[in-house]
Amino acid sequence: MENTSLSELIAVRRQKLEGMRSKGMQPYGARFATDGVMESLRIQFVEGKILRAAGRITAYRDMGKSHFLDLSDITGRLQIFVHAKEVGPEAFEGLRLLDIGDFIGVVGECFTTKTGELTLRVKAFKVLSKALRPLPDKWHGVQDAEKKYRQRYLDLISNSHSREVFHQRIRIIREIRNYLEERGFLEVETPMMQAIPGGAAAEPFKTHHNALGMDLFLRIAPELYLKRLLVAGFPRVFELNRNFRNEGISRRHNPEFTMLEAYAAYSDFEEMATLVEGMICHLARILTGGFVIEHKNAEGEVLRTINLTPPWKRAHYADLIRSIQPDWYESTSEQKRIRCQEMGCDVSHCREDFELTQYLFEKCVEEKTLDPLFVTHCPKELVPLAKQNERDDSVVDVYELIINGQEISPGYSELNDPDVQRGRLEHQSGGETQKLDSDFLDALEYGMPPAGGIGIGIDRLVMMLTGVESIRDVILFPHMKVKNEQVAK
RNA sequence: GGGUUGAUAGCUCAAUGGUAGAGCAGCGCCCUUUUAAGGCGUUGGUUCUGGGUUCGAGUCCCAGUCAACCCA
Repeated sequence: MENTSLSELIAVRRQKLEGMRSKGMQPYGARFATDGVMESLRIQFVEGKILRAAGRITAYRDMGKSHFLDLSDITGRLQIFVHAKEVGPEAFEGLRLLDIGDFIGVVGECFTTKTGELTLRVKAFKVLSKALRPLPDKWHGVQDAEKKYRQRYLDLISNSHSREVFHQRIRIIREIRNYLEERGFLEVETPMMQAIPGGAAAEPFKTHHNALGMDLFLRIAPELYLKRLLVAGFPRVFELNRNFRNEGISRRHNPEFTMLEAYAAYSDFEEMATLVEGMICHLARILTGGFVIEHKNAEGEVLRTINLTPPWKRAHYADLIRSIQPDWYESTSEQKRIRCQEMGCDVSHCREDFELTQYLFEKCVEEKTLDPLFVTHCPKELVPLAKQNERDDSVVDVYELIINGQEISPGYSELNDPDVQRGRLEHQSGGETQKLDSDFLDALEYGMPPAGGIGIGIDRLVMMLTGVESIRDVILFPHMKVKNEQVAK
């Protein structure tokens, strides 16, 4: 059973719908030529000019014989003015059938009100779509987090901050593509459904292909296919699209998330670090005009300030550890363990020294790093699939970019020795040959050029650049549990 | 997976264990430059679901659903 109050509101709107039909006003109109979206109409605005506009009514101010309405779309808002003298008595009567939420198209003359508001004096209007359900509160918008995510359209209609964040996300993604394409990277699309999900260590989603009678997995990373393209002769290649990981959901995790992976032949992790630095600085400039990002709370108070001004700091992993604990590497395992416990880390399950060191790193370096820091020369145990450093085989040629206490992007000098790669993947698969992508290993045996590779989690990058605290606020439709009562409505 | 908090009108929010209210939206009337328009009047409720305690539950207890936050 539906709520009586809501059904009454809907019934009133349905009566208006019938009223429109009996007056010969088609409530669900067809094509309506406009002179552009709201943002563009404001640019075209010239006193006395006739413009055509279409949008949703988001405010209605009835003054008796003159009515002021706001028409909105995702780009902005424009006020229209309807007066009986301009549209005639019959059409003016038809105004009574309009509600906040309806889409209308108007033809009107540009004028500025005495309060300075750009306005169209309506000569004629047409109903384009009657809204049967009432919109959220015009002032507060949708506040309930659950409703915002489940009914994102209501959030976007009523909350300007959400619109702004998603505009920024769109801009970020467009600029990443521009930035990479200008530097010779070709965008490709590789399989999202894979027989052997490789390229990362994560639990995949499983699905089934009926005609082939085989299980498939949603990809956890595009890496192994992009490397095949290096074998194929692509000098620079990238993919910017969805990955899927069958793991927990949190403020920082959505089961499907957007990942950038880019590979450059004949390059290495140091050059890739420079590329990423340049790219993120470019994005910051596009979004803010500068390199300083302020994260604010709901009250508008600045929570933290991130300074992205280049050049970014680069430091060896071991040097960072020594800067915290100068004699760390000289101390015994037991001493390390005690120091970690003193800092409040639960290290009971740690067996190896490098795990204890990593705890110290996360607690004292990563969590405390606000401005960008490239951590290089990580211990090989942490990144078993990376290329070892030529001079020091205890570390690998990898960077880990940290901003705002989080890993934003890893970069690699990619391993292109087919025998070493085969050995490591075989070790990783634990002898289960069905988990081994042998075609990828064959491809490497045909020869893959040395290459630099990067990955960037786009959702977290957008969070960092826009200052929102939850991944759900940068994904239009974040994953939510199904609510049974919704099905009935 | 564990802990904490929350769910009340279409929306935003109130309500000592004692008649569920306000603002906005809606409806009616007034108003020819308003912009959170204004004025007068008015409708609207399975208080998330299911149990329990009580003379009496939105409020207390138990279980569940969904969500947010913290931890793993």
